[in-house]
Amino acid sequence: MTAGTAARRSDATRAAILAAARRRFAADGYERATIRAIAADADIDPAMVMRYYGSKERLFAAAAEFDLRLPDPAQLSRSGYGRALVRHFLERWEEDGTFVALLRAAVTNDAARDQMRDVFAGQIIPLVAAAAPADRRVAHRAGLVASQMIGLAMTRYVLALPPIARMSRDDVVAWIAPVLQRYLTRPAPPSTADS
Amino acid sequence: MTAGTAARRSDATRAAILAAARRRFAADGYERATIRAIAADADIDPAMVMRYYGSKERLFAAAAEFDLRLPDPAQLSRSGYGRALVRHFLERWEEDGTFVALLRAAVTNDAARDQMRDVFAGQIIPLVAAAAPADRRVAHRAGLVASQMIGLAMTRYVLALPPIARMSRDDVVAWIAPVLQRYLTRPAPPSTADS
DNA sequence: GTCTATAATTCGATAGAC
DNA sequence: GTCTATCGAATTATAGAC
Repeated sequence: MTAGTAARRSDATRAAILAAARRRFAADGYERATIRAIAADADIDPAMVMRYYGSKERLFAAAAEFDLRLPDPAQLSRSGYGRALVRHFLERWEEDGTFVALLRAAVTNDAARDQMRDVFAGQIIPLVAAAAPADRRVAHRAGLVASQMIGLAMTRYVLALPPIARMSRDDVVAWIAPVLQRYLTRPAPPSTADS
Repeated sequence: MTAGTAARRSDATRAAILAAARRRFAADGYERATIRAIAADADIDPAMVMRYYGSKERLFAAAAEFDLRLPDPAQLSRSGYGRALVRHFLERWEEDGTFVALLRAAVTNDAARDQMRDVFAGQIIPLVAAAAPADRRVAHRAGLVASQMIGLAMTRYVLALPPIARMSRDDVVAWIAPVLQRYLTRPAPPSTADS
């Protein structure tokens, strides 16, 4: 029983560290979120963080693992992609602080930036590929979707510009959904180059 | 003549420090850009930075002073706002690294975040007010414009997502301009609340 | 498993010689 | 005006007692 109890306690400690790390990384970014502060939040000794996660970098990697859990495009009506996507992003972001932590850290930390690129390549691009078939500009369209959604996250959570931070979810959806819809499905505008 | 020469030399040194500071703050963000590294870039002694600017915070404030130099809406055709704005942003951003420095620092530094809010309130909102008269949702519209443009800056310069970072200016303008145009002039979509 | 003590760096800032 | 030397604080990380 001793081993079982210890394992369970140790798991709870690990989880507490991870939750505190996510909050701190989300609030302060990578360099300003200190192991000491994270440990204090989790009400444990700083040395335990090192014992469990080895280094600050590996702790961050564990805390910032992020799955957008995007809906399957096959389940959505083609005309409703925009609305469904914006609503899903807002709900997923506000479910926990992981995405904001990742976004904030990605600005100054190379590993976090690479992780953001992975989220883009591994989750956004496949979704757009499924939603906008028979179009060779999938990467462009996905990048444009990302640009609007990352800008929304920045202005709503990180910079907290008052008009965007205070806007209701419904208003955000009503304004942004048509833009995503356009990026996903609209014929490419006249351009100097093909790609 | 001695005073004049000294003054000129001192001015050149100040300018060199400021240019190096902008590059470092843009590349590394506020905390990781050290005074020592900035001084090394400018090829002067770190102590001189302190002598000239007093503290790292005041150096940043000087380096991140930023004027978007937005065009006068009265000079533009109402249907061409979107195109003119996107093009102007791209040119102004790439003219020097000041905006990226400010954006990067604003994620972890409170003073920089406040400065970003000031740029929004003092430069974006007045422009939108002039471009979209007789509409009470000016702050909303300005916030939406900011969300798309900040997202563009993030994905193109900070995260450097390949499809956006590699896109030509003309393609960026062709894709983004209609979105800004929509945020500026389109009747507000049906919403739960008025404001 | 937990915590104390501390090593090893690195930073912003200061004092003072020249 | 310029630079050397250094302080004091804060950080990650480690070693080892209990």
